[in-house]
Amino acid sequence: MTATADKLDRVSRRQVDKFEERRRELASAALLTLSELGYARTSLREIAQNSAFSHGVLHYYFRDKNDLITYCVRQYKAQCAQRYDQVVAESPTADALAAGFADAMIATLREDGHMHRLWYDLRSQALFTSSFRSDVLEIDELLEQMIWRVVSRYAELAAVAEPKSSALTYALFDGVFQHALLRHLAGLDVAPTLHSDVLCVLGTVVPRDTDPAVPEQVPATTT
Amino acid sequence: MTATADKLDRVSRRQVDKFEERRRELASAALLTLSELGYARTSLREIAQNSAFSHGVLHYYFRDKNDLITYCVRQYKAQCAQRYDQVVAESPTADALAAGFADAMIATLREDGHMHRLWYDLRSQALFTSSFRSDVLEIDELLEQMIWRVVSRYAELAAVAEPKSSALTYALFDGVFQHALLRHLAGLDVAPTLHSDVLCVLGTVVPRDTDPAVPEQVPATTT
DNA sequence: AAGACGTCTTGACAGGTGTCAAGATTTTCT
DNA sequence: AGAAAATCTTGACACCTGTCAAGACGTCTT
Repeated sequence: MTATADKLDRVSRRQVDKFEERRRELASAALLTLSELGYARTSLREIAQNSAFSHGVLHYYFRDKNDLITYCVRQYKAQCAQRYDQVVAESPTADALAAGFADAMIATLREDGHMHRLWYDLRSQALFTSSFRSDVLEIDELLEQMIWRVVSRYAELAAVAEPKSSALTYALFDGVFQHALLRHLAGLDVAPTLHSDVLCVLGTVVPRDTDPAVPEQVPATTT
Repeated sequence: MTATADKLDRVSRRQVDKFEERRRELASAALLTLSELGYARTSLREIAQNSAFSHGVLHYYFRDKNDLITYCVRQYKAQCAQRYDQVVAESPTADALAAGFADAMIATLREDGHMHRLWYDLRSQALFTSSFRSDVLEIDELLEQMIWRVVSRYAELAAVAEPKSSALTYALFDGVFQHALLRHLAGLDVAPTLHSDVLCVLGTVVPRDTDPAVPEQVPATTT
């Protein structure tokens, strides 16, 4: 009986894989549509139109619209929290890390601005719909850890004690990025401001008072 | 002819006043519904049901749904930017201002959390719908000025030079508040954290290095 | 008092939505 | 190859949406 069991297992495993693969494919199409139209204006038919299938197939792979969107959020989670790790790994000095971090944020703004506005949209939905909250809080935690990896490595390179709480640090950078994203999408050139803002926040979040050569704070254009 | 003109003017003025008054009334009902359901789930019929009128009247006072929501956003704007001015006026010392500011933020979280989640929702919509952007950016500017009044007054009381840019300062506090709001609505008790976070950010945004009596909050624990 | 005007309700419309079931099509297994 | 199962399409359903027009109601002017 083990032979039959193995075969059945192989078969069902393969089917599950294919099933999961198509789920991912459809979720990708859904994420594309959502990031283009926003949560409020995205319908299942529109999602299907951005895929290779017709609208009925969505209910073959997902129970609900809620099920689909929750799956999308989780898929988004898996891909979004690994953006700055390369910068962390490749920066030899604290200053290089700071500059690389600021540049990476600007690149995120330009290249993944649409995905990030979707993230902010979904996080706003979580303020109303409790069913989204746990997933959103999970993603928030991942992003928080991602920022923390940057900041704590920065403190390590600068040979300074670790900074404030991880949650507060994340909230600060998140506020700065969100501010920049809105103005970027409005057509403004926010790259220089965002760059200096990131350096400034980084400088205050982990103060480098142990270095006697640095007299003042990071120079920022004062209005 | 001036008599008739005056009378007509009086009459039309009164009618305009009544017209505007009802618009405000309906916009209030709409704001209530929006803050309860969120932008994506709010319909005109639901708005009317939260008012004393039927759904048809909305198109008597507003051209569009967009027109209504834009009017709502502007009405929200008028009321939201005057919250912390009392704290600014009544705080004699820098420390009192800081504590009052933190307390006021907690009070805002508790009492006006629903309105603020609507604000974040609408600001997210502005990331997708360009027609909302100008109004949202205007409100953002008002809130920025509100925060700036607090922070610059704090610097004045502490006899320290003015801090970083107004825009960056606002982005930081906004990030902190948004972070707290999500967790507050998720059922967590964020009041102590928010309080200490606000003090911490205030302390780093306007550094009080001239005062030798105040110890720094940064612990020297090395991991 | 009577008509004019502002205000509000009702009911309909065209279109869009999520959902589902029946069947066509493709893939897989024996 | 033929049966069985998985997959996909089509079309329908009930409901909801924004919008508008026709008319009812009330208020004010003359």
